[in-house]
Amino acid sequence: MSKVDRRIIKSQEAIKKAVIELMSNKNFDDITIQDIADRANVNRGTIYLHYQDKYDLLDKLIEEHINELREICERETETDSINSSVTWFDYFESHYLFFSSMLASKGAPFFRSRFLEFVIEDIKNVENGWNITEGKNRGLSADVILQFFGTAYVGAVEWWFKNEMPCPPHVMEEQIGILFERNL
Amino acid sequence: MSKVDRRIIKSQEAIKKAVIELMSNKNFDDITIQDIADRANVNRGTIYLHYQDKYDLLDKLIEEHINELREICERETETDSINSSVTWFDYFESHYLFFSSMLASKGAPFFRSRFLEFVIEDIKNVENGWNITEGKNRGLSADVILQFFGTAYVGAVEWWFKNEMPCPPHVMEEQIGILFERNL
DNA sequence: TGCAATTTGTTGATTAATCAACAAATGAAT
DNA sequence: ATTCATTTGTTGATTAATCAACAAATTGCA
Repeated sequence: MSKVDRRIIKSQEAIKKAVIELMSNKNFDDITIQDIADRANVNRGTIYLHYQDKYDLLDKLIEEHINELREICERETETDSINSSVTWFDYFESHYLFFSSMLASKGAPFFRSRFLEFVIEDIKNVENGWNITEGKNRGLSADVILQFFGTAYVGAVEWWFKNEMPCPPHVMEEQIGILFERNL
Repeated sequence: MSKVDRRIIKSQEAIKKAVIELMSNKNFDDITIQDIADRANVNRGTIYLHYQDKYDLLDKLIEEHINELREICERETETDSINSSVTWFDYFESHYLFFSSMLASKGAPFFRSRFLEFVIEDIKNVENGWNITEGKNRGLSADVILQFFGTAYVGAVEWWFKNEMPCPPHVMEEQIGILFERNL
């Protein structure tokens, strides 16, 4: 698994880090490939060895974080005992620059919709086996419920970042947990 | 001038940074090439592309900083007007990890003697044109004077680092300046 | 001392990164 | 609309870094 050439990893890490840093200052569209190369201390051509263009780079960057969130989620459902495992908000916190750039800046609306899509997908999976439209939500549309609480979750995350994380991750996790328990 | 391949600079920077960081924990002799490679995130073989062995690496690292100090000194004597330029102690401060590792730890006595040698050489140059053994120090041995005040300077620097820089660079610069003015 | 494990320094084949140069596309100002 | 400058994406030749494998040297420990 860990047979990827060290240079590839280093280059990609540097490039991704550079994009995130630059995005906290500029709009994504105003960032040039040369900007990224300079910040990453990498030849401009090197970027094209790994990505089609800067949009492909952003896509890959986003998808990578989405996948991380997915894995965290899977790990959680496996070890559903008393979990001292890493939560989503822990992950958000440790990648503050990425998420706040993505959510706070208006330069990347791509991410918000992709994130929402994934959250909804995730709610489906967690609530798997039990039909959402039974119990508390009998008679309601599944799509409405998913959209409703998916957006709610994303909104809470946005608030957290735009207000510079006014409370620790586990508090957010707990409060949102209560709201979800009550409604799903 | 700036025609050195970017990869060379990156590798060397990473390697040098790694050594300095490791030296703040371990004795230099206990550090293996593999340790350095791991920390620098570089293949072990890469180190041998740039240095003979770890002692050569340490030598080059030391000599590089000595040269920086030399250039600072030359810059100072050129612009001997009101100088807002970078002083030695400014440089010491901005390379805290290197100098404190080198002076505080007992793992690298190489540096102290090299540093002393350079300080003495430097006093000679600054006092150039005027014979040291004239004026205040008439009748004294030049060698004794140079050794005396060279060691004094190094001792002050050592004190500064071992006590975690208890006063700002310009204060050190000023106080040592007074002591030198009085004696040379 | 002697054995085992680690570290060293070097090798050659392979792959990635660099650089310079290019035409094409884009953008901004006149 | 036309110019000028910047940015883009690609090219091929060159250089550096990687990896695995090796024997030799060194270390640590029984």
